[in-house]
Amino acid sequence: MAERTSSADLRRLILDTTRHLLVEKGYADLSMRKIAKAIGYSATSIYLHFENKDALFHALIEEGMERLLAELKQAEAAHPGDPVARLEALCQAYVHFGLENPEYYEIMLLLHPAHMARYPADKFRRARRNLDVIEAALIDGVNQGVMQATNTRVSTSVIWAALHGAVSLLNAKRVDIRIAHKDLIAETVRHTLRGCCPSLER
Amino acid sequence: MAERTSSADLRRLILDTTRHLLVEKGYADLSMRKIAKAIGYSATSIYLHFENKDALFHALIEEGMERLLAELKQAEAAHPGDPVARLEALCQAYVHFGLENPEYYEIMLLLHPAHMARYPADKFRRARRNLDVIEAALIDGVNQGVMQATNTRVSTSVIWAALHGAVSLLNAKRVDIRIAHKDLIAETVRHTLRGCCPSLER
DNA sequence: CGTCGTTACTTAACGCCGTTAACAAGACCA
DNA sequence: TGGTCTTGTTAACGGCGTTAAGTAACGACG
Repeated sequence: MAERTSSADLRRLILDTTRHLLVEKGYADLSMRKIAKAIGYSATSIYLHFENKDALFHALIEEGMERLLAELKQAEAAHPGDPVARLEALCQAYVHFGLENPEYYEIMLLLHPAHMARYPADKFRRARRNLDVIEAALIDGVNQGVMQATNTRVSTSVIWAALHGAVSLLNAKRVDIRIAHKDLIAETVRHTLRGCCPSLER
Repeated sequence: MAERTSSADLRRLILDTTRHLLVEKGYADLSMRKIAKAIGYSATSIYLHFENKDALFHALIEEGMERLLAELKQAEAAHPGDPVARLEALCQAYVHFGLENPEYYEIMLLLHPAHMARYPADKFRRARRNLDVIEAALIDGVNQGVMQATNTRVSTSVIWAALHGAVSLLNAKRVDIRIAHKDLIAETVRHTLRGCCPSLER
């Protein structure tokens, strides 16, 4: 069992090491050569497992999307009956993920479109499953008459945009330092819910 | 009068050329050497006018902030009496600026924090003046009883985050292609207003 | 046993990058 | 006239992503 690192193991090692370096040193500091040095191989070895640097990051993005989806599903499962409470939990889960995994979040959502050119379309579609969870809550809410939306697809993206804006501004430290993170988050969620639930009085 | 390009002129030429290259080729394609080639000087000449690449971009950021502020001020002046209409116009102006100047917007708000480390604090403060225009509308609205906000500073950032999220997702082409830009924008503005103006029925 | 192809990995190199050091030519001024 | 400041240059450093070429170990097969 305790054989030498096999091919698949090395791929796994590259991914794990890259993720750790990403969290510790940040995206800007990451290079193929540094990853290679960290795992004790030459830089060109990485190219045996990933077509190029973008492909390596795409694999990490996919993992990040899966993690996010898992957290959203968990929030969803906690409020099966109440779409408003569910939407609120989803908003909290999204923001929480973004703030707790800033480096993950950066490559997942801030990586420049130029790096995404080679990103396969089917993975883009899988990433959209995260939004489906939010839209499902919206649809439930509309059907139960507690939410209003002329187009749930559009409203879902609007909600996503609001959450993404808050996360990315906070992570980039662009928000007025006199504002506590939790206040901005709480108010963002409140705004978001108020935007969908006309009857809400909070 | 038609002398050789003076020192200040070359600085201006560098800034203008960089801005044009930025719009034409994008941020990722930009290098000191390419800028130098475009203006017909050696790369090291740029360092006579800007401490480094970041400083050059900081100067562009400042110009962009001034342009954005001018557009916001214009929207503000168009609705002196009605804070709700003013806030709506401000939201539209912000989004419009972001979508019409994607490369400007990128360096202004998407440039990685690492590049901003040397960004002087006073310029950060000047950048915040853009938000002051929004907050002024909020304060007016609250005073007139047509808006509600427990903390206008927090609410201002929440609004900003929602607008920024929409702009950056649209510019990054991350929004579902079946959603028209103008629909997302309209719904974002509507959500934003509904979040602040409890009496609004639209 | 020997050879052959495959796999896993290396070193060397290419052409970029931001940035610095060293130097040259003209302007200005004592 | 001579010295210094300004404005520009070329050459170089170390780093980057990536590719080309080579090597060493290994399993299969005659």
